[in-house]
Amino acid sequence: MSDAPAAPHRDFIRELIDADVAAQRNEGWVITRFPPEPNGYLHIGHAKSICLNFGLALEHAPKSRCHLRFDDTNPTKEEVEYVESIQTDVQWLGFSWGKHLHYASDYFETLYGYAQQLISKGLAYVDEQSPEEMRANRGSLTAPGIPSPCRERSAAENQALFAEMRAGKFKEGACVLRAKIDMASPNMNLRDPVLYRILHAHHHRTGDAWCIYPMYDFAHPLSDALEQITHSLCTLEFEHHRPLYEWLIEHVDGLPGHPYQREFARLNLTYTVLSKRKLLELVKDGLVTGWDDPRMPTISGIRRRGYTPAAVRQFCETVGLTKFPSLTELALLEHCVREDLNRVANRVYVVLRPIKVVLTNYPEGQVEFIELTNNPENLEAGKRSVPLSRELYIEADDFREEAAADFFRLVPGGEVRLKYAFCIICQEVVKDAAGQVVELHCTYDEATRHGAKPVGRPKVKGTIHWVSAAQAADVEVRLYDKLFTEPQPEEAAGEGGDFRQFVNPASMEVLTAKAEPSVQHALPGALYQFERVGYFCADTKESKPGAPILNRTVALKDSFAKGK
RNA sequence: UGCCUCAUGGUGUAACGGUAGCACAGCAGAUUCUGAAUCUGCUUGUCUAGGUUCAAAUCCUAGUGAGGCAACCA
Repeated sequence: MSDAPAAPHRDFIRELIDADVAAQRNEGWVITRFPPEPNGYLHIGHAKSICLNFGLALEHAPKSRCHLRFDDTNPTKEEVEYVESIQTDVQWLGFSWGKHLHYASDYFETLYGYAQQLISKGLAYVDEQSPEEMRANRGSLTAPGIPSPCRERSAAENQALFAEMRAGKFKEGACVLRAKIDMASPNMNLRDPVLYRILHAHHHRTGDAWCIYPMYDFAHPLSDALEQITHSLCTLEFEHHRPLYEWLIEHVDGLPGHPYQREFARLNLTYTVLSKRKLLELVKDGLVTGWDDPRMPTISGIRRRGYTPAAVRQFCETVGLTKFPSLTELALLEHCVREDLNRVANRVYVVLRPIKVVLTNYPEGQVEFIELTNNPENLEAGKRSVPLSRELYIEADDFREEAAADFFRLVPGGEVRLKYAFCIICQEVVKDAAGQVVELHCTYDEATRHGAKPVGRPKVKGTIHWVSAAQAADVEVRLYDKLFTEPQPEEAAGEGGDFRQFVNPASMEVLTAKAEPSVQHALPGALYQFERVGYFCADTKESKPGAPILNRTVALKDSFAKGK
C-alpha cells in the first residue's frame, strides 16, 4: 500500500492492542489475520474485517503483519473459485499479505498430532453416538447435557479408534472426536464440542489425503497459535466460542504462539443483505447476474459498479468498531463514494434520455469545438474538446412545456444556458401526430458565449449539458439502484418469509444514451462523472472496444428532485 | 424460562467522574457556467428507576429493550 496509514479512531480493539504493545506482550508484535472460508464471495461486511486486520498491521509496522488464511476445513462447501476471488478482493482493497498466504489445510497433519495429544491427556475421546443422539444428549439452553457412554474410554482405546477414523475404517457419521470438557456448562460450546468429523470428501487442496476434517473450533485457535497470531479478531457470533478457544490454547502443549480472541459487531447495511447464503440464493435464482452483479454488495459487485478502494476503506473507517449490532444507512456508503469520485472522476457530457434541439440561427453544416475542463476539482486532469453544431441533444428532463417558477431549465419561450457554450431560447415546440414533443427549435445568442452575462438581459439561472447530435456516440448505460425496496428485507419478510420478494424490480434500467465522442472509447474500469447526472464506470466485463457499457455507480445528489 | 454481550439525536459514532462533540441524513441560506461540489446556520440524543459523588453518558443495583448461543457449518 502506498498510502500512508491514517490514524484511525482508538476503538476498543485498538485500545486493547495499544495496551498490549505498551506492556510488551509478544515483544510488542501485532500479528493479525483475515480468515475467510472459501465458500462464497466476499462482501462489504468482510471489507470491514479486512480493513481492521490489515489496517492494524499497517498501523503497527514494522513489528506487525497480517496473514490471509483460508479456513478450508469443510471440503463439502469450498471451491478454488472462491479462493481466487478472495485474493483478488483483498488486493483490490489495497492490502498485501506478503509471504503470509496460509491455509488451515496446511496444518492438517500438525492438527492431527494435537488431537492425539489431547487424547493422551484424557481430554478428548471418540464418540460413537449418532448425530441425533448427540444432539439429544447435549441438553438444552436450560438443562444440562448427559455424558456419552463413550466418554470414559481409555486413552489407548481412543487413540486406536482415532487412528481408524483417519484410516477410513468408518462411514461418515459413524463417530467423531470430542473434547472432554463439561456436559453441564451453561455455554453449549463447552458441552464436549466435536473436534473432528468423518467426511469422505475431496478437498480442493489436500485431495483425498484425508477423510477426517477438523472443526472450526479446533482448527481456528490452533492455526492462530501456529502462525503466532497475537490478536484474533472476529465477529460477535463467535463470542461464546471464546472459552473454547482459550481452553484449546491452554490445554495443547508446545504451541508456538499464544493468541487471544476479541469480537466486534458485524456490518449491517440498509437495502441489502449481507449473508453469503442469501447472496448465493440471489445468484442461484437468477435474481442477479452473478456474484459480481453491480447491484450485489459483494466486493466484486461494488468494484464493477465503480466504487473505489479508497471509498470502501473510508466507509469502513467511518462506521467504526463497537459491540453494538448496528444498522448502517446505505446513504453513508454512497456519501463515501461520491466524496472520492468527485475528486478523481473526469467529467463528461452524456444525455441519458435525449430530446433534439435545433438551433435555427446556427449555420447549417458548421461544427465548432468547445474546450471543457476534465475535472474542476483537479485541474491537472487537463481539458478536452467537444463538438458543437446546429443539432443537439439535451436531457428530456431539462425541458418542460409547463413548469412552476422553481423549474429553471428550458420552457417554451424561456432561456437556458448550454454549459460552456451559450444561452438558447426555446422558440417552438415541435410535436408529432400523437402530441409527443419530438424536437425543440431554439435560437442561440452569440453575446452569451463563454459564460458571458451581458448587462440588461434577464438573468438565466439554468445551465444544462448537451451533446452535438451528429457526433454523438450511442452508448449503453445501465442505471443501477438499490437491490431491495425495503431497508431491511429480512426483517420485512419476517420469520419464515422470503426476503427475495423485496428485490427491487427497478434496480436496473438499461438505456441507450447520447454521449460526447470521447466516451465511445472509454476503457473498461474508467470512472466518469456524467455532468449533472451521476458517477459512472465503464463495465469491466461486458464492454467491447468502441462499445463501452456504462454502469451508474451512484447518482449525483439532486436537491431539485428531492423537493418534488 | 438458562447463559453471554450490548444500550448516546432518524443513522453511524466520540466523550475513559468535570461544558454531550463529529459524520451521514434532514431543513434553511450563501455561492455556483453541474439544482453537484464548497461554505454558513439550524432541528434532533445519554433506555427506565433507584443509589454513590461537590459533580454521572461514564461507577453500583434493579428493571426494560436488543443481539447471540442447543451443525458431525464457519
